[in-house]
Formats: sequence, C-alpha cells, structure tokens
Amino acid sequence: MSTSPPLSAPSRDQLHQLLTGAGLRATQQRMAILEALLTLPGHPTAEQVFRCVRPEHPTVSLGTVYKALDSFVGAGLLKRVADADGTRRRYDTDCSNHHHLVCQDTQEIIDYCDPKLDQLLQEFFATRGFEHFQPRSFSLHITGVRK
Amino acid sequence: MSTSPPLSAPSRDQLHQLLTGAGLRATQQRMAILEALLTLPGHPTAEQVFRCVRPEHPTVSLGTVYKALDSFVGAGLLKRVADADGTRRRYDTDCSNHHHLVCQDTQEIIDYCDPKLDQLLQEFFATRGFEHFQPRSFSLHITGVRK
DNA sequence: CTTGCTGCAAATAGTTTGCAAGCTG
DNA sequence: CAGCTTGCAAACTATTTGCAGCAAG
Repeated sequence: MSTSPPLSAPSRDQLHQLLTGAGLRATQQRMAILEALLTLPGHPTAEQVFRCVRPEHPTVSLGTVYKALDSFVGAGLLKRVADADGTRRRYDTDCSNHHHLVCQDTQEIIDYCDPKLDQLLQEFFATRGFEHFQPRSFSLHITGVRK
Repeated sequence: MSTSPPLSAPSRDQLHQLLTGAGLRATQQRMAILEALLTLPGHPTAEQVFRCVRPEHPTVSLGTVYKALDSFVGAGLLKRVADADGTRRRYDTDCSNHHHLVCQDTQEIIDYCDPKLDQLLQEFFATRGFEHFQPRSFSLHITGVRK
C-alpha cells in the first residue's frame, strides 16, 4: 500500500525539468507551486497550495495558482479530483491509476495503489460487460476509519 | 444492472407519505421538488431540479430548492454526491449501496448496482486487509463512454 | 395558533477572465 | 525580442443566509 505523495522535497533542477519536460515554461511561480503540490500531504486545494507558497513567495497571487494548476492539469502533471462534499476542487500529483481510502472521521483522502485489485476489476468487467457503456478506468472509493 | 431512479411518477399521496415519514412537513414545494428528484434521470443538480419544477410551480424559488434539498439530505431521503469536475453538487435519491458509471462525454452519472461486484470486493479485502484502516463501504467509479 | 417553510435579495466561497506589464526561452 | 505568464481586480457560478410573511399540523 502506498500513501500519497512524494517523500523528499525536490530540488530546483528537478522542478525545472518536470516543467520543461511537460512543455511548460519554468517560471519561479510555477516551480514554487509545483513544489508545494509535491510537498503537501493528501490532495490539496488551490487555497492550500496558495497558503503553502505564500510565505516563501509573497508576490504569488491566488489567480496565478489557479492558472498554474490549470496548465499542470493540461500538461498531465496533475489530476483534478472532486472534494468529498463537491464544493471544492483538489489536485492530485499522482497521475497513475489508483484508488482512495476516505476516512470518515477526518475526511482525509489517502491514495491506494493495488495492481492486484486493478487486475481483479479488469477481469470482472471483461467477462461481465455493459450493454451501453464502455469502461475506461476504475477508481474505488473505500470509506472507513483508521484503526 | 439497474439504472437510477424510479420509473413511474409517484402519486401525491406517496410523496406526502415519503415526506411525513421522514419527519418533514409536506408542503406543495417539497412535494414538487421530491417528485422532480424521483423523475429526473441521473443525478440532478439543484439547478436541474429547479428547472424541472418551475413549469408546474412557477413560484418556487431556487433558494427553496436548495433548502429543501438540504432537509432531504438531513432526513436521509437523499445523498449528496460530488460532480465529476467538483464544482457542483448532485443529488442521488438512491440511498442504498451502489456504484457509479461516469460518462466522460456527457458528465452524466448512472447508478450501478451489482451484488456480485460487492461480494467480490468484500472477499478481496477480507483476505487482503489494511494495516491501519478498517473499510466500511465501497463505491466504484467507472469512467468511460456510452456505446 | 405556532413553528417551520417560503420567497426574495443580499452575502459568500470558489473559480475564471481581461488586460497591461514582466519574464522566459 | 516575441509570446507566454503574472498580478490585480472585476466577473461569474454555485450555494448559503437573513428575514418578513405564509401555511401546515
């Protein structure tokens, strides 16, 4: 079981490469925003990214955060995920297929990767197809509590 | 496979009973709103409910729709579900355990019940438990396209 | 009657957009 | 230098709230 997100703070160079590699201009702001995304636990909201970036880069505006997040999503660096209550957007730096553990108590969302589970679902829906629907990807929400 | 929601329009009396049974006052507006929820396909937004109710009941305001939806959720008649893109809320009249087919093209959400799938997941997580997490319920999001 | 519900309008929260000035490649 | 990005403020969209009058039980 894997927990989100990356472990050690990435270097300036790594950030730069991630951006240019994705075809984006590596501005100071974007590097700071990307760093925040990779550093923050869980699936942060735009507001959380903004508050994380602000102390180090006080000139970055919330609008810039939104624009950067949009281009990151467009470039495939990020995925937009819906907040549990559906009023906010959250951003997920892990773009591989994965599932979510949702804690009932804390509302926390933990990423969960499990190739065995993926395989199980693949097989299940291969034999048991839909009449009018062609599945592309699966995402399992597992609600429960920590123990 | 079952699609949401109920098929035939419920009678005035049934609506009344649903509401009073849930401990709510059965006002004209609420009956109209509940009827819309039970009639509309997929998981309607507040706006969609409003537009559905309006022709028959032109005096109902959008604010009233929101307030009614809130009390329905509180009374357990409805569930709030997040829109795929996380900017809107949708409401689901089916409060039993079920999964979702999400259409990439239309954003439509279709309910999907499948006891076999439930069983499969149960068994899978019974043998392959988590260290720090106690699962309670599963909800599978199947993204794809109509065919 | 009396308590909760409605309708309206104003308030909020989150996100998007327009545009002049700045920075990156 | 050309064009994408930024910062700011205003605009939008979805939802919530306050309050006087109304209606259900």
